[in-house]
Amino acid sequence: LFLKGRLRNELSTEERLALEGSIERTVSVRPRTTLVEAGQRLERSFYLIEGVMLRYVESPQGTRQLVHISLPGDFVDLHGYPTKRLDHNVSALTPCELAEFSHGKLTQLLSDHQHLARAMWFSTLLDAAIHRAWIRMMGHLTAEARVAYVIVELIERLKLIERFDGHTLEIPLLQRDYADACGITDVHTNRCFRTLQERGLLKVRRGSGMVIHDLGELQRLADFSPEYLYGEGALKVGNLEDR
Amino acid sequence: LFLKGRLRNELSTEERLALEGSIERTVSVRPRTTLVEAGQRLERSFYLIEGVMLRYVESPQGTRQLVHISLPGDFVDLHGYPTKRLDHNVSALTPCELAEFSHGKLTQLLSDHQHLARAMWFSTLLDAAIHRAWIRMMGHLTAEARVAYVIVELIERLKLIERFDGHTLEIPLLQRDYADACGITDVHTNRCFRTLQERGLLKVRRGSGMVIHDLGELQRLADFSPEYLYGEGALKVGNLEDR
DNA sequence: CGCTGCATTGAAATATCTCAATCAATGTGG
DNA sequence: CCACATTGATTGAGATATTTCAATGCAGCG
Repeated sequence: LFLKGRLRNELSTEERLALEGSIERTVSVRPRTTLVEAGQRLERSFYLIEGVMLRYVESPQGTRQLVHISLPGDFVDLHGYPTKRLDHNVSALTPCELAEFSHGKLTQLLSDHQHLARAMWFSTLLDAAIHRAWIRMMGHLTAEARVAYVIVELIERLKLIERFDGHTLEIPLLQRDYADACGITDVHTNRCFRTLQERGLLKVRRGSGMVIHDLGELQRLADFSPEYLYGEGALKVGNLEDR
Repeated sequence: LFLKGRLRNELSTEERLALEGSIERTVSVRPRTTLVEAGQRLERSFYLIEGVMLRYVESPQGTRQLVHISLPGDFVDLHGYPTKRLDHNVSALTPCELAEFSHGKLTQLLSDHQHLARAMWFSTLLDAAIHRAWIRMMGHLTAEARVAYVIVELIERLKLIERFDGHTLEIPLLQRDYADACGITDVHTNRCFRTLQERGLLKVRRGSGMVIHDLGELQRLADFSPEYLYGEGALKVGNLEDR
């Protein structure tokens, strides 16, 4: 029983069993390895059980723009379920474990379990809300604030799946990854980290990860308010049946 | 019978009737008037029948970041269906007509018509794809290319609902609106329009709208490829039932 | 040891912003 | 029909943020 994250709290035991029963197999992906490429024809979709994945668009000249950072509990390529292809790549940042669902089985599953279908729909709505927050961050924030933004969003999402210990962000993103997320240069990203450290907001650790010293100030700097991640019952599928 | 746009082609007559039968009432909104405010509690959702709406986040200091431009055939606030509130504002650019659905009726409707439920899900997936394209545009493109991007995206989406005549973009967005979409200053937006005109790519008309002279070059400049809007059967809900 | 990958720094080049002024069209009240 | 206000577009010049290019440092690793 290894479904965690977003869906976990909203599903009945029966639904959970049905979902797990529809898993084709589990897949492991090594760090910095691509799982799905843009344009590729898709017949299956993957649910991220463990690890962190990067979703990004790559330009012909090799520059990347991250569009999402997937954490455990996310479906990483549900967009390909109806469209049969993705507009972006999905690759592993850390060692990842995923559950594979063939689209055929998914169709069966979702037509037998409406509530589950809703839950998956709503989880894609949350993805869209996160996308909108990124649009705002790229349009509105300075480079330094963007870096802070990515950090605090990750922390907030880690809290939701109970994987933040209150001090350290363990995700081994490179400065280049932050740069590709924020739409800035890796050189400039480096300077941003320096100023963030000089202000005493965080401390980058050798190896990977960082220690967060002042999350509140990081959030203020990034103009971040976490409501959009939960809202009044975001993902609370029950909201619908209630009335 | 006035449902047009995205959903139209994918629905059976019966579904269309059911959908139309669930409409609470239709609502008219005057230009530059707000329909839904961020944070407000929502009990209904709106489908845009006619007109153009702007969805944007507003910062305390009054600056705006557009996150989406809604065209006829879009649900403008489906995100509020499960979450009961929106993370952004929705307001009319032009005179708009909308169909109002109470969430209660929607729940009934979608549980009676699974196929319809899928269609709505997939339409939100397309929104997310458009969001991702914006993220890329803001992270990767110069100011001039961003302006071109917004223009060509609108044109491509207008083509999908058969509202582009091949030459003129009639949508009365102000330069300030383009600026708020692209995350740049209105002053700079003005300079971008000038250079776009000097290159002979388009001609801004007094009053509103513009004449497009070289759509291909605008697309190249904006690094725009329209596949993500349709893909192999994007929105073709039938894809699922087929196999 | 000598790579290799990543982080760090410096200095000049460029894109974009800010502020302030002007212009052109439109609408309004007298 | 004129005077005037308002709104949006346009221009200029200096300030600032970010990029670019090139070099250096620093660690882990075969």
